[in-house]
Amino acid sequence: MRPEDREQIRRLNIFEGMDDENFDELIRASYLQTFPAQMELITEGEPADFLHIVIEGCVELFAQANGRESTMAMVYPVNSFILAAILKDAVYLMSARTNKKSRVLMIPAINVRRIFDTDPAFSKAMVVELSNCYRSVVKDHKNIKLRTSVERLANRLLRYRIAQQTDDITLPYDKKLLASNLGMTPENLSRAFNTLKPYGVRVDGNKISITDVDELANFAKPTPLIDDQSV
Amino acid sequence: MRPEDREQIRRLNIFEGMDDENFDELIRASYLQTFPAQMELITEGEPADFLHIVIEGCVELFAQANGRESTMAMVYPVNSFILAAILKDAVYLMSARTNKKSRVLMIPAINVRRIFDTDPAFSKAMVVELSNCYRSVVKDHKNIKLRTSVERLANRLLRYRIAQQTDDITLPYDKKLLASNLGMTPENLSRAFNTLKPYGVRVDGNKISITDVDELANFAKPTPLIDDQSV
DNA sequence: CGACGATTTGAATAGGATCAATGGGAGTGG
DNA sequence: CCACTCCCATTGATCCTATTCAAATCGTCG
Repeated sequence: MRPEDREQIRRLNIFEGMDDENFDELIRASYLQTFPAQMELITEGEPADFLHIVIEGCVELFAQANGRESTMAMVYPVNSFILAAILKDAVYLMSARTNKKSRVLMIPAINVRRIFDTDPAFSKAMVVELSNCYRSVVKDHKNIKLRTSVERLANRLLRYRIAQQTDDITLPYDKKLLASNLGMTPENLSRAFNTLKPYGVRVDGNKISITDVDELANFAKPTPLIDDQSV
Repeated sequence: MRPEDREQIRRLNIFEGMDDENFDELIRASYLQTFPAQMELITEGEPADFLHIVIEGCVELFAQANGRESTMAMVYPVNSFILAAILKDAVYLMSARTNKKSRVLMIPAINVRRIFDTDPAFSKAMVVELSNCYRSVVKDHKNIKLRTSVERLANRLLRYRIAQQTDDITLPYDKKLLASNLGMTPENLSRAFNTLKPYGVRVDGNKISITDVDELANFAKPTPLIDDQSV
């Protein structure tokens, strides 16, 4: 790893407060690599050999069974994925592929576990990360068990509106992926957008305009216990 | 807490390897309480004040939104629930109620966090616990996104068959709860059982007999990445 | 330009939910 | 012990949601 990369990595929240020696040991056998879009990084069922941390770009977590496939989550900088598998020394439960060109830091699992046992600041950061991941899946799970697909879409649009601070939203990735992420087919997503038209949702490609937030929110009935990513 | 209770608790896996002093501090302000069935222990949205550990009995985690309610998980001895909320000092994302008469150990959140920072054996145990919880939700989420309701039921029956080591299964709780846990209505569960009849599933109240495992497994197509609780 | 994939729309179907009605135990009180 | 009640479970009918299959359109990229 190049020295300037090392410095950039060192400043990440996850490594804040770590002992320098421990950081060096952690990083020593690591790779910081740039992958093109649509590259499969890990495959479910395989043993967890590296902790992956997305530094730039965007990574899709997905799972397969019975010939079906579904997007489980999208990972943005600076977050890790599959931390639990690393800590438990178990197999991956999900696969991961880059959604766009991405820089990913890969730390050998064995180093992660050793430094986890050694460095309190690092283990604390890992636990916070793991807790966030846990709560994120729980929210996804609630979302899908308690709402219809149109409600999920409506709430997702409201989330994007907050994140992007504008009523004219740009979808962060293509509709096929969004559909899978929301637990529906692309065809159904298309129809869901139409269903939301009366509530003030205009669609033009990947540009969505919300013309009446109150109407939409009244329909969507968002709750922080599902929709706030920071809770 | 009574001395004999303290001894029983001390022997639990979660507290193994802990420093005695730390254990005492952890337990000092804790409660070991027996609750009747159907008692709501925590409510989603409220601040996480106690870590709960099920010692005996069974606790249901559930969530509500929009007037709907769904069972998220069942917690059996000896497991904790809502650990992530405690570690993050955040609000509960799920509610919990006893399903049957249960003994629950309640440790003040502040103690958990302090000893977590102090005692490596304890923090390690908490992280293993948290990792297990995470992977458990991921499996539930895959289950619901990748399978139909009949497939979920079939795989659940196969799981019970392994756990109970017999082809004559006893459902661990009533069908209404099972239905919600599997993400369907009671009516639909009833029909799902009928759908599985040709695959060798006989139903008599809460007794289920599997007369042809191969048939059922061939239909269910179980995978360890969803169905093995230990993976 | 031509090929390919993404998106949309239509039609038909399947999967599940809802509503209504009935049967069946378990528990309660007389 | 029996009648009564309540809730769980099942079944039928119907409705709604969502998927599947097919076809058309659109845009991008080589």
